Amino acid sequence: MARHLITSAIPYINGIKHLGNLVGSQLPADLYARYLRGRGHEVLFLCATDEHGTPAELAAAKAGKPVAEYCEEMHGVQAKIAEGFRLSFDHFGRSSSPQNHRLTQHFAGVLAEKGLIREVSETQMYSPTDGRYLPDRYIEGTCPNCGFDSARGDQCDNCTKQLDPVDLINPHSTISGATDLEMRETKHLYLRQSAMKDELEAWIDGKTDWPVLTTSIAKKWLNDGDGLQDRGITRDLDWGIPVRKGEEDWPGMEGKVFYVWFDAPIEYIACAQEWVEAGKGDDWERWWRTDKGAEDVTYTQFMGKDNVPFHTLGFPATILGSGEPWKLVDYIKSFNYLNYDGGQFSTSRGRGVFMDQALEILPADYWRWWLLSHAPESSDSEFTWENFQQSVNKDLADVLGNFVSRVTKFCRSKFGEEVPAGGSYGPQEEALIADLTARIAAYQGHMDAIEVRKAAQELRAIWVAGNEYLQSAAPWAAFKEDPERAAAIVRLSLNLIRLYAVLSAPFIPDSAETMMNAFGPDAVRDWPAGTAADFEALEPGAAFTVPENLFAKIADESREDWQTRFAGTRS
RNA sequence: GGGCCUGUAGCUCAACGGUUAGAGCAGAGCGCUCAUAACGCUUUGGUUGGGGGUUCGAAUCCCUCCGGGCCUACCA
Repeated sequence: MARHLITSAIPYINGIKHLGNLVGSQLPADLYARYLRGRGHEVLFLCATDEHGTPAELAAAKAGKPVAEYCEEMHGVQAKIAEGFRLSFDHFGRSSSPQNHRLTQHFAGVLAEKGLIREVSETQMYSPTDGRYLPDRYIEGTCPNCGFDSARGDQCDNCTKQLDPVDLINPHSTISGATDLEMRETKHLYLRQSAMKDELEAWIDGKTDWPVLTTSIAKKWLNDGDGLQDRGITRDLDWGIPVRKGEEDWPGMEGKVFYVWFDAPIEYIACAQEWVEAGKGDDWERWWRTDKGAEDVTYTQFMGKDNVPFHTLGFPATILGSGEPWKLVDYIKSFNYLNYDGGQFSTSRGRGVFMDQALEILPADYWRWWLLSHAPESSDSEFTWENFQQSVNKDLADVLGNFVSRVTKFCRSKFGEEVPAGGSYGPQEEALIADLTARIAAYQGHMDAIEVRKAAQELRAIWVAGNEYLQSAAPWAAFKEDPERAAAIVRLSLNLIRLYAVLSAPFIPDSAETMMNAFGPDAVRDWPAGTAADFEALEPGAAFTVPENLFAKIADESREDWQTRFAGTRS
């Protein structure tokens, strides 16, 4: 039994996430966590909401609420939806927690002691009307290069020229439209990532088993242009973690907060503290401190590709730079994007299917299965309603659901609702068992390697094997001549259902539970050991109940209806 | 501009430089009747985006052209 720490990229607080966000981090992380728990490992699976930054303040203002209140409310909403998707976090924390405040300030203090933080004076656009400094992207004006009138402060969307906000002609705030912008001198802290470049590069070069997507993004940032750049870790905002040097004030930094990307990853650690505080565990250090038991922890992170730089460079710079014995990530699984019907999912434009809407129209397992079996691992992938309908109907309803249905109903009509005792397994059964034992080993191999699509494919093949067996063994024919023979076939088939429930649980937890429950609360739930015993765990004579059909098929009318309903943007 | 990823059957995807490029779905034919008209078997379908090169051998390596996507550091 090993110990696994798993974190999913923490979703931003300003609204409900779409299916693309879900499949890129939380869902595969949950799959892996459930699988490892199923295999008997000790798992700590953490996630949280990422609550700081300008967009949170703006979203709160739009909702007409104080930002703290808004975040608390949205945290509740996101937690509820996560539960709806059966995301099995051991704790779902908040980056605004007191624990994260303390820890973030602690890291800043230690990094300063090590000489890894420098102060930089710079000028930034301030908007008196908005009462805030404006990030470059919140300033628009006319591009001095091409004349485009909606060029943003960082880059012109029309001619792609990199800009500085001061270059813009007639600049204005995109928040209020105010034009009375002024340059103000302000002082900020920079993390000296450049000083750690060699150490970071050596560390990443050692990770030869990481996905190409992860290492190529990391190396690009390490070696692009002048190499790894120092990064500002403070902002002039009200909402965030006040800049402090550990427990002490930081002269000159009054009224400033840490940049959200500095404190967000630290929440992974703080979240474990919250987990203890919430009474769900009693020792967070054995997961996070290598001097206190975490040296034998395997730490895996899940995220979309947009998050990779911060997890391969920024956060490790914080951890390594501190010189303290914190657990460093062992494996970073990153994902490409899921597109929606020919375009991108977009939170800001409300395009695509959002997590709350998805749960309103279908149970979580339908989404989990489709999303995971089509996870964008090697390249961006695409969601279409036709593909979704086809996959779900075929894989879940026809292959798995119908297998459970035909076996349990046949048994009920011929032997009653108990596991038939007669006969014994013969050559056909032995062949099936050999085949499945090999397939289960392959399935485990893919899950261990976090090859999500391949694992889904193998699991499906395991389901199919049941139908093939049933067809060739034909218990309905055997029953007429040799009821004992039919009894043995049905007994094995019922055992397959129990086995499928165990194997499928990481992908489709609710349906797996329904399958398992058919055999009562005492049915063996252990992960298969790879022996013949896996196929005779059900006692002859044990009672079972015929479950309701596991999956209803998606009708063409429903699909067309959803297609229309989700064609535009979310109101 | 720079960098990275990607292009394989109608669709979604596989394939350490090594037999005849494979699966699932969709299509066609047959079989079965336990089951949600479900299941099983067989089968059609590819000049691996185009062109050139390296090699005994290329989907795979190199060059070039074409298409798609992402990143480029103050949205997160």
